[in-house]
Amino acid sequence: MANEFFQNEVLFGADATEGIVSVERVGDEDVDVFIRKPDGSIIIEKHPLEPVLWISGGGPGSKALKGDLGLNHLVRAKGWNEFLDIQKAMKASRRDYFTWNDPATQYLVTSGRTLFKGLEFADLRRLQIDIETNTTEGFDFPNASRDAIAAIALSDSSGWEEFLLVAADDPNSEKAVLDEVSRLILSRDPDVIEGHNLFKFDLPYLAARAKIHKLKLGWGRGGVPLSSRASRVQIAERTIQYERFTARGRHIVDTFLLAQHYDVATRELDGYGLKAVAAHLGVSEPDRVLLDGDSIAKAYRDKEGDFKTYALQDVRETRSVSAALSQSYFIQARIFPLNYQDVILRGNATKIDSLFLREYLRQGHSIPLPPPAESFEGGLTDIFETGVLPEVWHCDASSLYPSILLAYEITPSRDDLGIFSGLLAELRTFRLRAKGEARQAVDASTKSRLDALQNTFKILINSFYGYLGFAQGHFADFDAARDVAARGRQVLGEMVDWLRQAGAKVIEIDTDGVYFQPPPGTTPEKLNEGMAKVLPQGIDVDFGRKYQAMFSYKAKNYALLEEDGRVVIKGAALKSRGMEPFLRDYLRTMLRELLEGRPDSAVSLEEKFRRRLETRQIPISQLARTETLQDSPAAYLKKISTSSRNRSAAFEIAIKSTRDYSAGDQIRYYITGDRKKVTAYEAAKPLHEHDPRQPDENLPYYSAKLSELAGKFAAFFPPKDELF
DNA sequence: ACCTGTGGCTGATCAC
DNA sequence: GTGATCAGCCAC
Repeated sequence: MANEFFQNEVLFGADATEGIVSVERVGDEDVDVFIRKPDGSIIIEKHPLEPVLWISGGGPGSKALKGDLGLNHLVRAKGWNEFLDIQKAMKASRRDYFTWNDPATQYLVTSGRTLFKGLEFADLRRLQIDIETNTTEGFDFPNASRDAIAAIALSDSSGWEEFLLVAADDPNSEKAVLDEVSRLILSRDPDVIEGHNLFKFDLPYLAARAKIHKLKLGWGRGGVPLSSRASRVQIAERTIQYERFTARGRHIVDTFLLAQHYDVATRELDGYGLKAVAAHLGVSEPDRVLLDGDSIAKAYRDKEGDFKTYALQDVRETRSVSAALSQSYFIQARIFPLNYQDVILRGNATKIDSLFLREYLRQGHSIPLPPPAESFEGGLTDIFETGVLPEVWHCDASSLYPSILLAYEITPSRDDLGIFSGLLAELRTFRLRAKGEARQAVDASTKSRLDALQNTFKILINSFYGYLGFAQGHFADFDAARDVAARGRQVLGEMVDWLRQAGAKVIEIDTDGVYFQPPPGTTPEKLNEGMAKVLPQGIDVDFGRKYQAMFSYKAKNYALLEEDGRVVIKGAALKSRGMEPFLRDYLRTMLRELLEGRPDSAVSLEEKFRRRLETRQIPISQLARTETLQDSPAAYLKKISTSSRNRSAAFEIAIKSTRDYSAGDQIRYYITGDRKKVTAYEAAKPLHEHDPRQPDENLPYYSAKLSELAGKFAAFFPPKDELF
């Protein structure tokens, strides 16, 4: 790996110490820095912890900073308690200040160190864990106060595996297994503990079972017990509440959260379950054993080999999923002054902010307060043609916003030290170099490493524009964000104008890209050449893709028939996960018929689906909606009581359930009854309560939904008399 | 305690 | 019925 990637001090911090795997506060005045030596051993260095606070105006013990940005003095506390006292005093006097409440961040920012320098992802010791539970008959969900753990599977990145079965007839067995897990973690000594849905299921469950046995889960380095607190993480529009667990000197990584992060970028996952994610990433275990609730109970009773195989396959898949999804965070941990676990949980704009603050601190320069929030106009979106259109091309301005930032030298107005542009330009250079090296790489592991590197740079580059409009960013600048978006709209407008004068028919545009039908006899190269002449320097357009056909429906909603015959669907109106699966299925099939030029079969499709519905050939899971709770049920009830929102089916089910739901949880439900007009939140029933022997799904309701959906596309079908 | 942005479509509910 | 509003999901 080319080392020059890691030599930029603003990006990677000014201290090049290698091998740091974790930083933890110890006592009041120190941190333990866990360092992996080249021979694989771990040493612990003790370093003083002197947390810093930025304040405005001087005070006892404060040091003046250069420049005249708002927070112009620095206080350096002697230890954690003094730090907390100073914060309390600042709060009480209502003075402006800024700091981080995390000791690891404090140490890493002030020392210029970061984790994992000099290490490769393969050097990390990653341990996977998965618990299997056994739900008491007659109940729908396992309950930690009632149901014991059935088994625990463990594995690690060296290939080691262990399966611990809890004997159902021995009341001491579970306790012994929990003790054994703690002992194994201590002896395997992982840097990272990984699991799927660890935070929301395995760890709270383990903690609850341990409490029943009056046990401590000594999973931290040195056998320190796990600790936890309520927390939340924001992933795109979703807020996920979870119990945040911490193991001293280690990092806990939940592949369920990694999958959700991944899906924000790709929008390709149908669900976030381990099996679905592994299958999507192509890392499923061969001969996968699949067990549902009932067969788990049976396999457990029978002590069949299936149970062990199933659990071990779970941890192996967790290991593979994590290897596929966490490399970018591994690299980010070398950049940002955060523990690895926090790199995954924090948003990009916050992380970029930490780079600014680390460098301004190093140079002894004052920092601004975040500006008051303003709204601003974003990208240009429009649609000019609808319906099925053959022979469609696409072009987009590559990295439009970053290119605009660099081409027009747009920087946050208060960035006295010029960090923004320097970082951005450097990241782009690094990315191009990493991309080039990845292309030339011979062995697969080098290639995947360089790919992870260039992808990390890409993510960061794309976050710089967002940072300008991030109201909590110290260097945010709404005028700059406004300027970038306005220039983006102008570029897109110029692209459209030029394509039209060249004879193209423009179909749909969004932010940086155009779908269009080309004029006869041209090539992408010719178009590219012509367009380049009218666009500003530094803005490059990519005429990459051609499609056999496009179905243009509404802004941000369309379907494409690729040259290899695949159909790609975009937009919430055409493929929303909130839509009932059978309607998604209908749409997918119907769109293919339209795109492939068979509108008559598209028309008859509705009746086909209706027959299947009315003869109950569509399984209930295909009728059920899946919705994500954006609030906790308590927050929902509060909004209802102040009538600031309406009732909704998913929340009403969550409230009635015996299971505890929180924000970020998903609810699957279907509609019961026999009239097509029902109030959904009253007629909704959880999917798992459906009894196929007494089907109560509301067929008129679902039939009406099908008609309604099909009706929206009637305009794109040929008139009836043309069919016969 | 946590947080990148804006734009757009749809379904459900509710007040009128 | 109609329109306003909110929530949820998605494109970029």
